[in-house]
Amino acid sequence: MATIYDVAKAASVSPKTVSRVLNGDAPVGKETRKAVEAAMAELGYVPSNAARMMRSNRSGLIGLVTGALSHKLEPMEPTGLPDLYIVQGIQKVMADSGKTLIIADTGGTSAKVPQLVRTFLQHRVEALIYVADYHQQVTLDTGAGNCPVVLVNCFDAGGTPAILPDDERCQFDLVTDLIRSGHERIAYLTLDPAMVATELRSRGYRAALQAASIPYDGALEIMARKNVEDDDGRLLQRALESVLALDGPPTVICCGNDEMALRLYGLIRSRGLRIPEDVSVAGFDNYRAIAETLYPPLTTVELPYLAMGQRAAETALGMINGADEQLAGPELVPGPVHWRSSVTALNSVTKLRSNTGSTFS
Amino acid sequence: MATIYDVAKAASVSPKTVSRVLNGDAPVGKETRKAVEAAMAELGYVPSNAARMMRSNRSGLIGLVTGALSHKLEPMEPTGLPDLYIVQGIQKVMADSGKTLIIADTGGTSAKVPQLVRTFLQHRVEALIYVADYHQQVTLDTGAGNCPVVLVNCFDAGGTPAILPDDERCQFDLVTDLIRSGHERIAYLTLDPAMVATELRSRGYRAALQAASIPYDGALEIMARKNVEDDDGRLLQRALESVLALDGPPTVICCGNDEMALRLYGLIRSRGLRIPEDVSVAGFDNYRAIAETLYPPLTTVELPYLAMGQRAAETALGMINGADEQLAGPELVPGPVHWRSSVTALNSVTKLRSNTGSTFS
DNA sequence: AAGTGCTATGACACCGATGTCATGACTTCG
DNA sequence: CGAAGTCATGACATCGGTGTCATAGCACTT
Repeated sequence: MATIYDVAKAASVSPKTVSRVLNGDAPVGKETRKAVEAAMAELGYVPSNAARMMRSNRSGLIGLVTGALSHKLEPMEPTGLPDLYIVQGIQKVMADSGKTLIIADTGGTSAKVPQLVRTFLQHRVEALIYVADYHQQVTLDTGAGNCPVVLVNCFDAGGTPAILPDDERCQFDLVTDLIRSGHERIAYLTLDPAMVATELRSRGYRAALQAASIPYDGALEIMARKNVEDDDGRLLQRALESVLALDGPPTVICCGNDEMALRLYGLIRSRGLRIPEDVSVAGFDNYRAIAETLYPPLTTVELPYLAMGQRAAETALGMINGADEQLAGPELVPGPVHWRSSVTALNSVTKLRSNTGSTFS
Repeated sequence: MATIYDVAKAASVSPKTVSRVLNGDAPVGKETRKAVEAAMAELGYVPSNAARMMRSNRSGLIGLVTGALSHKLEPMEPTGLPDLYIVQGIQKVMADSGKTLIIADTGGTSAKVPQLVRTFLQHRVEALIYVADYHQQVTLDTGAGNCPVVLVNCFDAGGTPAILPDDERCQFDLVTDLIRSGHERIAYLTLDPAMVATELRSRGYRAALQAASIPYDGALEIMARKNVEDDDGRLLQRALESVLALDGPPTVICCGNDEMALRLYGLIRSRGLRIPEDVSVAGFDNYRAIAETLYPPLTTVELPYLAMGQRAAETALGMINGADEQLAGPELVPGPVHWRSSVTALNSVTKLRSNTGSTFS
């Protein structure tokens, strides 16, 4: 590959002058510039980042560690593709800022992380971003030294900057919207409470009820999916039966995620009930392949993965530039409710709702 | 960040000796080695890849250009996540071979490609891999010079090495399996024929019929989805009505993808028909969030995206090492049929089938 | 005319590793 | 015992750019 010396020779100038043409950091004569540019084109010259980096100490690289790529290979695929969307958001911001992303996959084994981080440090990444596949606590053994680190979709005990989805707020907003449409008996079939998100969403659910002065009924909140065992939906079926058998059965059923809602559609219909006339259904995740394809389309909440990725990238860039506004600890990002026809309004406030700022689609 | 000189000073040896400890390319005294290792640990020393590269001319980087990350942002999400799986496969092989992946996203605009390639060349990637989001022809304006290029899920007119899914073979295998289970009236609701894959799959469909000496009936093969307009499934509905109204209605309906199958389930049931007792359904893509979640689970074909990624990575590595077995042009990769209960057997050959090598799940 | 300021350019050192060659200490062999 | 060979180590140049400083040419001031 051609070097700056080759170009210099071809254009009969000094290498430094070529450098000046490249970077435009000092005036260059018109004729000279033209000659240099011609030589560069002729030789197909592309400057070497490695050589540049040696002086500037700026690699232009951002390291991204994730399980996003590998974990989907495994049978269980509980939620949508959070980490992928996060990576999207990061990529977008980085591309705009001229940085290049280098990514490594943990392959599901967090034991690999130190090794990957080491590789990144060899490449002198300017920042490190760690993306988890679901909302969780981590203990990251980075050994990253003074390299800025940002956690996404996870947090640690050490107050490392972290970008998290506001699960509580999302569920709160969804339930609040349901209440505004006239629902009061609101069932909530949850995911495995071992997950951080489940706990947070439950809080949101209860907070929304409380804010509307609706009494909390424990019989309406049931775990309907466990991570450990392959329950084949039996838990879900029992949960559905249980809430429908109540004295005051729910007018709307919230699901822990859209996949559960997809299953619930089948179960509800096989009991001869109509959606949403007899019972409304709401999901979680806005897993569009499901939410938009189902009939009727599913009301659901979107976790702001894309926005989280963007915030993470911005945070990382800020840390690189030594911004003062360094956040120590988690930042919560809220997401929009997608109101679709799987939920019926029990009153005529629907029009009111459309001014609340929620996203309709 | 500490340099090799810092380590040398701390260990009271020459930089070259530290280098020898790092690379083990020459004998080093036991005591000396210990001292150097202590100094490296003490200073948290990590060698700089950039400096290394300047001498060796090996960056250890592989450039990956894709629209995988961005295109999912757009409303239309016709198929599953092919490019993502491909990226997975590539990442896996590259990680095992010690290379690091650097990725860039076209953001849907192929006009950006030259710019991205240039960035990669600056980083002196050892190979370039271009991944398309669906099976298509491309005209890649790489300007990559003598840097090895591998295309995945796409091909060009110039005979660049390309890894492609064997759409024809997949559809052939699926239909052949249907025929083995006793089906003869096999409808095929296709995607937009503007797509390369649609044409290839149609060929597979017809070839399978022909191989079994079943006459081809044009009325059974209907386009049921167009890319351009948001058809809301009206095309699909009409297509369904059309085939069901035939004199010899189909016993099984193949869909262009699993999403179409998901819609078809709803349409079929709203006509009071049962799946698979009254009519069987088969999909395409093995989009598991749908195929495994639907009731009954969907028989479908899987395009071998993961394997394609792996093959692409292997091909690229081979080209780097100057292997002779350089493939000029496309390599087709077949994928497995997933047999599930959305298709009923019309004869008792089912047991026979389980020995054919298809994948059951 | 001498001094000041600006433009355009080149010489040279340096960034952090590693390849080449040289050197000193020690072992082994004829 | 001296020659030859091995082991352990260091001096120095080099990779491809860029920062620093010097310099030459020219316009403009006073």
